[in-house]
Amino acid sequence: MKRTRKPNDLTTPPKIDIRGVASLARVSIATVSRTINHVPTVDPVLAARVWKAVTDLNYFPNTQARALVSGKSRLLGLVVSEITNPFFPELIQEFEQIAVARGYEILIGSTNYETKTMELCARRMLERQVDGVAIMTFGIEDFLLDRFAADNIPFVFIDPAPSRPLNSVLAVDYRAGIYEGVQHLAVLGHRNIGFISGPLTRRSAQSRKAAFLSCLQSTGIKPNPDWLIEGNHALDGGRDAMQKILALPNWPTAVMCSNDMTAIGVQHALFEANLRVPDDFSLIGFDDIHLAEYTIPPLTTVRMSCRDLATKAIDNLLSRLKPIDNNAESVTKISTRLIVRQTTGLPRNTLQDLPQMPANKPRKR
Amino acid sequence: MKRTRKPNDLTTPPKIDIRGVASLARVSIATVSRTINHVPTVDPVLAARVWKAVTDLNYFPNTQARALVSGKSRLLGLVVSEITNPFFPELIQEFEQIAVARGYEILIGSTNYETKTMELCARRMLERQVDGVAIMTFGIEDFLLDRFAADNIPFVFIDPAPSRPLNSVLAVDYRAGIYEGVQHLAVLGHRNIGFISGPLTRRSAQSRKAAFLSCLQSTGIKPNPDWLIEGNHALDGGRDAMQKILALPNWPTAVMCSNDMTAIGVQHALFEANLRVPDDFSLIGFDDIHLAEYTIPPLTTVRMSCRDLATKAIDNLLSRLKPIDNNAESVTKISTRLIVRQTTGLPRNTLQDLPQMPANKPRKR
DNA sequence: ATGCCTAGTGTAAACGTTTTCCGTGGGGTA
DNA sequence: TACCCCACGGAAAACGTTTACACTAGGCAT
Repeated sequence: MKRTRKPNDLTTPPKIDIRGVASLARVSIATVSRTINHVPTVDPVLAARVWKAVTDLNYFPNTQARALVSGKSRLLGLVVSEITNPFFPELIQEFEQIAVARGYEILIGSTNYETKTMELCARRMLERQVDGVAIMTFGIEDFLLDRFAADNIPFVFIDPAPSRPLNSVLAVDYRAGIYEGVQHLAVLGHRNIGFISGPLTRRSAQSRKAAFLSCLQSTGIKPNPDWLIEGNHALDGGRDAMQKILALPNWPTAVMCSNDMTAIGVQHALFEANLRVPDDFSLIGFDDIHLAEYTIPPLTTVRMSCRDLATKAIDNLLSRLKPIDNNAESVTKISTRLIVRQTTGLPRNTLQDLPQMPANKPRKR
Repeated sequence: MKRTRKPNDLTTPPKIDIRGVASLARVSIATVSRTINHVPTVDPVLAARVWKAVTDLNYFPNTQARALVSGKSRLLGLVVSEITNPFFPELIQEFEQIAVARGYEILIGSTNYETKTMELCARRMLERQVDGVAIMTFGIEDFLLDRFAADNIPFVFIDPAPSRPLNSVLAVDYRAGIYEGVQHLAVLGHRNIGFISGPLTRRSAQSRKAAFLSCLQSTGIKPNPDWLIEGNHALDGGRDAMQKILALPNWPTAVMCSNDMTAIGVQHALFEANLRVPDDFSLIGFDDIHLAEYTIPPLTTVRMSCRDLATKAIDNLLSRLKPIDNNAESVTKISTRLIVRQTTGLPRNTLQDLPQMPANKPRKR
């Protein structure tokens, strides 16, 4: 027996598809399709009948079929470093809202800073035929970009931008915020400033570090290589890095961190070492995640607006999906700025003679 | 002109599809399909040719087409309350890893505790024809469940379980962990314990609160209604709730919180009020997010394993996808237990005469 | 009045798979 | 040697849309 449209199955209700709508509205399926896609040439009378049928049947189109024939999945890929780092959920949330509002769905990939996972993510995106990809992790292998380019999938990513045709980049102005941070510290009197970076295998962990170094130089401070520690952009990395610094014979009076999670890890290490922030040590983070306002004490940090990032990323992607061949690569600036809270203060005068038990003093309000 | 398979477009390389593979391997497309789906009856010789062609062409099947004909999207829905609450990313991460390992993709919906957003999420899931949905948010409207049931989409959700056919629930044993917490506090000498709940419009915020109340009773402590405050499961809610408590003429000596984010908000309020944890106030959270280990001081909290949750949710969903009609509703237990860190200590003797500036005492290590 | 153009609708092809059914060929048995 | 069965491969239908093209009718200009 050949497959028939309606198997002799009396238990399940008849599937509602475009044909059902068409017959109920007494029009052809083409007209239904045109109506629900808002093609302007449809007779309003028929359109009304179609819409009535649609709501009566509670019909909605089959996404797979649509995607198959149109070649557009209405899926946007979003690749992040590590979903566990609160910065990214905040980004994802913005992303999702905008995408859904525009009728897109998002596919999330979390690389955990591993090249292999990244490859897998890219492959998943390719397989699902996403219409565009935003790569919000720092550093991507070139050959993956080739793959996207080969399939003509537009992608945006956060700098640093390998210059290649057809890529759009969101250029975060790390320097602005970090410079403010360094200045702030310098004004308070700090001359010995450390930096805890992200995993240096990733290009843009390097670029934050480079921005820091360059800002230090502009301020006339000489960096001490001992105080440049590699973290992993996560809590434990920050803690471990700070412990390394504390094991050194001489300490800086302040550290800047490549992201807020690192800074929170640092705070923890300081707490364990019985050191007070900011009385004994000053600290600046990066990202300004929601949590930064709630740490104890609240974290001074460099804000990078993830709403900005999300909006600009999606707008860029979507604009390049239009038939108007807006394929020109583009660079969009994302600004950063310092948010001063309570982890920065005057440096201690002498570094070597820190008492094991710091003297009691009134807390800041 | 009719549409032709190959438009006269000389610029783009020929698309590689199943036909391309078939002709390169000198077999029919049916054989290719069977081979890549590991149908056992394929001649090994032909299969080898097919695999070679697949890798030579770097072919992978079109997901949309597969989904269209098979009716299975290999997409799993995951609905969470609020992606911004770190507990959920941790859950999502586990979920994603397991799903991807099993060849599934996940679609994330974040409801932000709003019924309308939840509806939208459900609709998105329905439209994309997910093969199953895990509802990891607390409280869902009944009519949405009806919709899933109508489409025969299996779903799991976290309790409380509205009893209805075909649902599986992950029953979190709130009581176990909360009871340990209350006991721990009681042993330390606390008799005045408050509770900051989640948004009470959500059923399971209620069930955590109910668990707390019942545990209090089992311990022989009478709850004070003034100390039962509604939060929102987020940082600001915790802070505001604690501020309300501090505005009261008499305070509890400890509070338990419905989740860790709330507890962190509470810590912040206490910090702002110049009160010390645990010297002046004891505090217990719920969830044991990674961050709990890093707060200052580290948070005593009730652990609920999100790996457990994720694994069991997916296994449940996937098992019900098998043709073996394993549709029986099931209840899976998820255990909880107390993790003691440093936010719990002896209560202050008298509550009313708290000094404005607490006396200095050595910190705990 | 005739012809032409336009607006609007319907028919059918196409998208890239999976899966059913049928045909073929080879091996085993009587 | 003849028959049957089994194992496997291939042709083609089906999935639910979009869209190119054909067709009809009505309006307007000549």
